[in-house]
Amino acid sequence: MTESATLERILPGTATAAVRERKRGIDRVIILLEALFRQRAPMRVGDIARLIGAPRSTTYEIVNRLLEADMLETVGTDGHVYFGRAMHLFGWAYSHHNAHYPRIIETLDRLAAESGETVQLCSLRGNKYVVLDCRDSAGPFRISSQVGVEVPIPWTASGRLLLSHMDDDAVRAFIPPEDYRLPDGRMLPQDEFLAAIALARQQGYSESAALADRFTWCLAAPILDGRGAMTLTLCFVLPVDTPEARRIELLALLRERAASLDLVGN
Amino acid sequence: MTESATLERILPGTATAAVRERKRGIDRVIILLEALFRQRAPMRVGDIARLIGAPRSTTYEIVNRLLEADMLETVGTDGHVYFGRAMHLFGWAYSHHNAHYPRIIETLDRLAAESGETVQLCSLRGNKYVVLDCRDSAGPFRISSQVGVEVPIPWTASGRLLLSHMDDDAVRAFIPPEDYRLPDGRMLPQDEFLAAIALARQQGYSESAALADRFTWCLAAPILDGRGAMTLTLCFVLPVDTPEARRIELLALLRERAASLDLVGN
DNA sequence: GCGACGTGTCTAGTATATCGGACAAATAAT
DNA sequence: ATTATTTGTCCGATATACTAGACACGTCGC
Repeated sequence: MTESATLERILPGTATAAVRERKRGIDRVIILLEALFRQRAPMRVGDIARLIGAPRSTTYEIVNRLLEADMLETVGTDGHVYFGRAMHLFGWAYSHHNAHYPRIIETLDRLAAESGETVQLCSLRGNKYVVLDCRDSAGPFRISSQVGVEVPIPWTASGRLLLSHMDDDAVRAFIPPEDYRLPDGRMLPQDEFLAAIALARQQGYSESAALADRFTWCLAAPILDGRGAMTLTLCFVLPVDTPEARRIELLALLRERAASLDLVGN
Repeated sequence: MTESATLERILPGTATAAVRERKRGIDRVIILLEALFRQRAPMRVGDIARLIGAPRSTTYEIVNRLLEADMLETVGTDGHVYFGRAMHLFGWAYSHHNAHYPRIIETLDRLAAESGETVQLCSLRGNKYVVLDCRDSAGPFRISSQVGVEVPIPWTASGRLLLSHMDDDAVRAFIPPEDYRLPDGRMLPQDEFLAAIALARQQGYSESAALADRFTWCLAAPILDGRGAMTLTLCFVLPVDTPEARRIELLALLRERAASLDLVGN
């Protein structure tokens, strides 16, 4: 008491500077899992604690409970932990809840095998675009993509399709302003983006060149769910110098396969 | 019974659901997710609360937090919830942490495509056997298997392989006595089981007929991890009347493909 | 040898998350 | 129409989960 009072007098603001507010276990868990996912590699408990700003003792407590539940598992011998088997099963349950998911994956596989190109299954997560699964091209200059990394929607061809159920105002409210800034620094005019969405809606597909990066040409086609909404897209990620004839051929293939997966009209 | 014994390991306190004691949020979350997984279908919040023995108000609180975090998502319009996108991504991260996982899945796909039979990727979860992924045969009398359902290890061919790193005492300690009772009521003598494990270890594969049910003949071959341990198996689930010549052919194919996935010596 | 650092476990105290119960609104049953 | 259930939200009280800090131990580097 005297001690802390003295400390406060000597170092004014220390107490408030170290405002590490108490948090619920459930919140810690969510933050922890998200952090582990972003890291994409096993971590030690101490590092996790530092990364998520949680007390070490709390972090040990939570990690140990999650280990028990198989949601995490130890990796190697020096205290690294990563996602566990339960996560695999829960994720599997999520995917396969849609009874048509196996068909979608089969289509993904076949498109990749037949074309030799990179193919992605895409969707939204909140107001960001994510790749749910992908098959990377086998070529020497492979274009690969990370599953689960969140990307601003305006950077993507699929994003234009996935927003096509929204009107202009909804889109304006949905997309954070900074997401219009492309990776190369250019700002994508909002009107242009809205027009691209309208075009995608009308055409039933979307195409974009050198958007997220200078090297890729993306083709995207929607998979309609039972209510006719576009919640998933299939997407080719091609080298930007792919000949036009080939692109047209692949687009036709993509649209045909995607349409065959639609759940409306069976 | 076996099920609740395992459950008790992962979800301490479930069996004594009659006693309504205060619990941590993190425990509720774990119990909730496991319950949802076992249900294998979207549930309403009220039903979840009843199933896991939690107060309604608490359940709402937790479900809403998990919805925010995308670990759950609403399904349909009448308040059903099920696993969310975050689970898919975490599960994906788990699977693909092993850099060879895509090769394993590719092998699974090819085996299924070439043979037309049901193929499974199997492992252990605690002291139970689980199917991590599978490709069901396309035939009219399809033998399908549920991913994630826990099964007593003695019921399975793969189980004999997955225990082959243990000595007899370790196995005796590991397998709950009731797990030796087969689905048809027969008791599998422990000695017989231990001998089968020794045989599997020596042969490098395992074969079992009419074990888990009267209709299937299982062939299992191990995938060795970097330290030479068998933590995964590939497995054919064949109709029990498959001709011997065909079984021999498939076993050879399975062993060859599984061996090509071994991480030791490569 | 020594100090600096990280790890994993434990404990006591308090800020607060959980719980029971009440509520209005919506659905179902009679 | 009336009654009986269920749903989703809110609130005050208190049991306790979370936190700070100490501890013993192992491992560096020098």
